[in-house]
Amino acid sequence: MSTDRDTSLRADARRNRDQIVDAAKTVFQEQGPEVPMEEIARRAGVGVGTLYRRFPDRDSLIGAVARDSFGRVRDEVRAVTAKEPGAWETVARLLAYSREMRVMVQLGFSERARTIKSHDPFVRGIQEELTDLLDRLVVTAQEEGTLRPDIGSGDFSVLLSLLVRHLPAAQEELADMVLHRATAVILDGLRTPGGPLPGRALTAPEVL
Amino acid sequence: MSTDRDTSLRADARRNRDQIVDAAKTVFQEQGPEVPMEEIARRAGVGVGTLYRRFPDRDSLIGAVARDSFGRVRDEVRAVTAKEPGAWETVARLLAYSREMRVMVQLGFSERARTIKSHDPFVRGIQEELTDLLDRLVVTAQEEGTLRPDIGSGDFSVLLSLLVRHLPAAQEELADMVLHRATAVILDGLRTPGGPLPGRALTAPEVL
Amino acid sequence: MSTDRDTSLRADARRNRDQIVDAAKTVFQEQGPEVPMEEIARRAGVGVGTLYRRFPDRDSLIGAVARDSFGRVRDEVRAVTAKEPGAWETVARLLAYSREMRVMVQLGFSERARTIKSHDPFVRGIQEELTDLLDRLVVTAQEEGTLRPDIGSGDFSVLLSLLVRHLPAAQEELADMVLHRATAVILDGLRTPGGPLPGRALTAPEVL
Amino acid sequence: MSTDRDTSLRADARRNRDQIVDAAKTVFQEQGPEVPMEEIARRAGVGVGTLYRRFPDRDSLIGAVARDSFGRVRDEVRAVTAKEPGAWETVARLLAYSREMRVMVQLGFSERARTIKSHDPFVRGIQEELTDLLDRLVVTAQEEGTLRPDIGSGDFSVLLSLLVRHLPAAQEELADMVLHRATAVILDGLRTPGGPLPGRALTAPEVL
DNA sequence: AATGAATGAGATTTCATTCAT
DNA sequence: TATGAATGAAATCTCATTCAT
Repeated sequence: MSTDRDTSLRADARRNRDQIVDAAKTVFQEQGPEVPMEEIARRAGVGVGTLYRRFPDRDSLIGAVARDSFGRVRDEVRAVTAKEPGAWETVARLLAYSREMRVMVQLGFSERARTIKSHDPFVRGIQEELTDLLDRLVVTAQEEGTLRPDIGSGDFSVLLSLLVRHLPAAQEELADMVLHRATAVILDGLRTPGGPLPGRALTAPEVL
Repeated sequence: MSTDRDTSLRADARRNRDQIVDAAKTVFQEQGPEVPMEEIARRAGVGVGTLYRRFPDRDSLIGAVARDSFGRVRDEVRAVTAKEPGAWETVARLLAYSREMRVMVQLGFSERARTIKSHDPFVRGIQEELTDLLDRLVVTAQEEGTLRPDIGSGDFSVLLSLLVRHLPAAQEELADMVLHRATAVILDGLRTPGGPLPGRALTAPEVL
Repeated sequence: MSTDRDTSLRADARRNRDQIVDAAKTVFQEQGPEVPMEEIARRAGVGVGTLYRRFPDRDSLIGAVARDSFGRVRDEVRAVTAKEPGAWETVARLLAYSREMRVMVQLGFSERARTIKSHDPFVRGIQEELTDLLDRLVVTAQEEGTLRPDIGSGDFSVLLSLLVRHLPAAQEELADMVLHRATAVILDGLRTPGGPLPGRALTAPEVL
Repeated sequence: MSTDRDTSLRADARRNRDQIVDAAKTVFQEQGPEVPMEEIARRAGVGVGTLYRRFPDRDSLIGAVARDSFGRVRDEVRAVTAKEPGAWETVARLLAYSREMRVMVQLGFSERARTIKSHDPFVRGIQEELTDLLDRLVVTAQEEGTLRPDIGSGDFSVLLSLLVRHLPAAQEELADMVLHRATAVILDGLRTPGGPLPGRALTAPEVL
């Protein structure tokens, strides 16, 4: 199990806990981590008191969401690279379209969430593993010649993180097309060795 | 004059007003539009009372900032395309590195700011003009063969808006390199006709 | 049996009840009667649910503690005065050093507890008997010439109640010495007919 | 000026501040330092917001009350001992009947208030000076032969602190008589060299 | 006109009490 | 019956906005 769910909870309490984390993930993704706690509780279908029994304050809830999302992202990337070590496009699309990634990045916007994450050993551990996975992915893909040679895992991360944000779209129906097309352009930019990039290849730890 | 500054104000009142808008722009860019009003007032070096005399509520301040920033962006794009109608790279770099663009996009994150902007005729006017400028820019550049033919002004806007966001960078010194490299990759993706893009070319009004 | 323990309870339920009253006594003495119910339950080693099964609300728990403590104090004073009707010093030291007295007085600090006690017929009954015991003690001791003649059982109670409170002591080891010395000074003040006291002798019912 | 009032406040703000401290002093004395902030605000005739503008949290209000009360007590003791260095009875009565002392002692009941006071350099300074004043007072009085020789300034403090607490009194009219008589008995105990006291003379720093 | 003090509505958090397991 | 999870009312605290100086 990649997440820190406490399996010792009573069944109903456990269900509530999961609903709370899930609701929080949804609203964090939509509105960032400062949403009223009542809103989260309401969406989870519980009273505020219940929320506070599980998570003594907002920070601890943010931490739980971060651990859950990071864990899932790590698992997905692990699974793909285990099968095809150089499948950078698959990974890129996976992450660009992943709800869990969106939460991660959305949490990255708030100084508060960033602090919490950086103090959480579990999250840091996952981050390190992700860094390693991406490093290997980039190197392998460049050896295979599918990925331009002058970028590093850091550049790759940055470009992915861009796609994960709320993209503008006046009409809701277009949202997916907007995302898919932007993704495709960026993948094209990554594939072809274009004009020389300024500076030097960045590694993931330099940007995450 | 591109902005709606009231030239009938006394010189000192005018100075105050400008300081407030400037301070608001700065903190909006850093922390989004929900910063405490006192913080804005403090940074502007005035009392809250003065802020409220100029801007009866937060919405009106957000509106003023939006009008100011949009106006300046429009002016810059106008200036460049007047000289070289197909200079899409120049425009792209201009916007990617512009503080005013950053404010605009940061305001785009908040539902509240989006509503305000969409109800402001002045902003809508600028937006329409910007849309036209971008349309012409894209078409001209595609005729010149410097820009891939399968994108529209909407796709172009989306990709620019990505670059304008806070990019991740663990070390502050790297921030600029991160931005410049990401910009270069995206420009490469826009230049070369790569794999076929999914869907159809999007126009600016569809995404802004 | 001096207290109102329900002898019809099953053995384990009875043990629970006693543990709860004892835990409550301890924390009431330490922190007053507004401690969180969970804290009391935890110290008693039971769940809150069990606590509430025994005592439907906080008031009823306070009442039970009061009845228990008052009962024990009454029993002790009874025992001493039965043997030596004028042993005022013995009684004074007994009470000054008694945990049960401390609880009683601590409960006296809170308006809430005072109300509960004054509405509880059992406690009132004990109080009346205590009053009588003290009256007789004071009169006898004054006839024997060991207690100054110008004080009443009320003054006596007041001075005892002072000793029963948390005395200040920066170092914990000194706590006992602090208490013993203060007690001795007060007993000296009670023994010797010193300067004339202001007002008139007070009776116990006037102050309790 | 012995207290830390900020004389730079605007007149009305200053008046409000004083009213808040005064109201807090009153309710702290009556109910201890955990009274609802709204209650304090109401008694001071201001909104909660005003209270929080002056005192960002409860601790800071407790601190302000402590500084104010300690300062006044110190000033009074200073004044008396300056005129008559051995006037221990005057000082004792002064403190026993002083509202400021009552607040100080009431605050001493709460662990929280104790922590705050012990971290406040201003309060600590006053405490040290008070300690010195009492030391000298006790020594002088013992040289004059009016105070029993076997007590220290610590014992003296303890006995005074007892008098300062809420004394029991069923009828409110008797409260004063109760206090005056208890004070007189204790002063008698302090005057006459009675039976030998257990332990050794305690100094003020040992108990405060 | 500018200031910053006061207000009170809303958000966070705690805890007495009830109720499902 | 015992447990501890859920609830919601009450307390704490923040901040947008108004108003006295």
